[in-house]
Amino acid sequence: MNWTDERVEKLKKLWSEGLSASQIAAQLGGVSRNAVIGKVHRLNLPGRAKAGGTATAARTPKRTASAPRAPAYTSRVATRTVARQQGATMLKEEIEVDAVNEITYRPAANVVVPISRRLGLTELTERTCKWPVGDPLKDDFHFCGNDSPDSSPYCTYHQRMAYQPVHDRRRNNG
DNA sequence: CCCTGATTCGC
DNA sequence: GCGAATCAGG
Repeated sequence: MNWTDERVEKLKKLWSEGLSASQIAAQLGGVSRNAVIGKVHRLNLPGRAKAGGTATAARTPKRTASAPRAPAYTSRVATRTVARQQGATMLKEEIEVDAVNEITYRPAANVVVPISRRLGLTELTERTCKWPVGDPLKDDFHFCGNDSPDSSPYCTYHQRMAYQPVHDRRRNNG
């Protein structure tokens, strides 16, 4: 896949929105996360200051094949302790809050739904539960997102539901 | 082991 | 310019 103007534009947009390279790669399709990161650098887009993933300042390359190279970044110096978290970390915070609310405000729920990570489409990976929750036509639709063992499509909880006859799960959906 | 981004260098 | 391999870290 080549970098058309369209794809580059989308890359810029998603990157600025704080999506991770792998998420962007997934959304663009046909490229690896490395490709995305490489492109980001080539475009001179701002890296991730220090939040979320890592980006622990300029790492000292051990790999010196030819010439010792000048530091690629002059800036990146502004080490400001931003409170704003990104990516997985930010998501985690939301999850915990939601989980608490769920348990606290729904004590009467018949069969308690396991804690859901409330993941959106872009957050699903090969090992997250892909059990859909809610009405796909409404905007609160999401996926369970819990860890699923052995790269199976559902977590252990939803795995059971998936193979039960519809009339057995009754309306305990989700 | 899962993930994150950063860098190098052969292509 | 591209991106796999590799590195460094959470």
